Amino acid sequence: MRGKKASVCGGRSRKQEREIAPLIGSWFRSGARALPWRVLPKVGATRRDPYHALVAEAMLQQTQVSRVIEKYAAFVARFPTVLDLARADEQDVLAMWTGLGYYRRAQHLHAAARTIVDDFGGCVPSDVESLRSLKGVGRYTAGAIASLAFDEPAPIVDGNVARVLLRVHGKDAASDDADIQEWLWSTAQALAAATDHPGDVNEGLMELGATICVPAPSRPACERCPIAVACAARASRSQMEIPRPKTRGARAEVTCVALRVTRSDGAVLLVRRPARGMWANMWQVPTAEHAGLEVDLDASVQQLAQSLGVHIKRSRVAESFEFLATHRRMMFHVFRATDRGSARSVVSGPRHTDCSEPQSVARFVLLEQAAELPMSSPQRRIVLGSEAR
DNA sequence: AAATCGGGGCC
DNA sequence: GGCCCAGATTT
Repeated sequence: MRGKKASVCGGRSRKQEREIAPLIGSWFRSGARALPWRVLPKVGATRRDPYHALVAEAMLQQTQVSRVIEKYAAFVARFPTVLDLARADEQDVLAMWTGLGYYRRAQHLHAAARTIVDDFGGCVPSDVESLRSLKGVGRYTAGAIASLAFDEPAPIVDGNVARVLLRVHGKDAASDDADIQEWLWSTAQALAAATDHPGDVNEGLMELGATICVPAPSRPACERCPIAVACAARASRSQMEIPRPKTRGARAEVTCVALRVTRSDGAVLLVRRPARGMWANMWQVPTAEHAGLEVDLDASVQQLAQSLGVHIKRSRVAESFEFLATHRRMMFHVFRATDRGSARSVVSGPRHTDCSEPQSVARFVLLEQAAELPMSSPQRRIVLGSEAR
């Protein structure tokens, strides 16, 4: 049953894909945004540098273009070639990722660079299968690099493409549905096969989704859309209902008790998080995490101080703020203390705290050096102040 | 199939 | 206050 349905839809969509592919391609060439990763490597080049495409695609996963713009140029300047990235220290790669979130992407990109150097002679592969063998490169990213950097007729489906295609075909569905996903990929495949310029069509699809066919509750600018004539959602005025919103679970509530210990020279006591889980391998002030919001802050900070060898006479919350992530709501309560030598035992040698503690080794770090360490956004705020980025 | 993994912008 | 974003990997 599903096979028959798929073949019927596939036949119909291929015809429509032949109609809209050239419209999207020429629309994209006629005036797309000038984004840093769209700059061609040299005069006369027609395709982008594959390494730059790899970096950009890794950064752009689940991340808005405006946020990547702030980080992309500095990352490429720090690691100009795939060899530079392969040879870099992971802490430096992570540090350049600070603020972007999903930090595992940075570790995967780093590993991918090493694979490219070790197994592919330092050249980013052009075929989807080889690309997918790289860490952090899935179906979308492989298709994006193959098509955008090498003009291979490979399909891509991201949030933008899914929204555009579902609207054009008037499909009132949630884009994370498994059957819909397969339909999207086969439609995107037909689109890439229906043109001599798959790179422009694919990037045009995303550009369309990002600038014209925007998600609700924003209103799509159908009057400026190059494929409005072929759009079923526009015909039935159902743009705002497509795609159906995804269902998300409630955020887990977490209380974080952070202790910022300052030495007389201004250095701050930092610990590194474990290699697994959230903010893996990143630095922070000693912080205790508790499930829920009803936590005895005083008891928590006293225990934290004791585990560090820091004596606190009287504890008082210096600052509290909320940090929201997709699936967590974290309340940070920051305590401050001044070290008068009692924590020196912490400095003299690595000291491992209990396994249940969210951190391992503690050491004092001058603020100037701390600014170079990989830190999560809330911890960067605690260590460097809310102005620091 | 569901959970995990950030963070900010927008309405 | 909810939803989204140039997704991939693990369980």
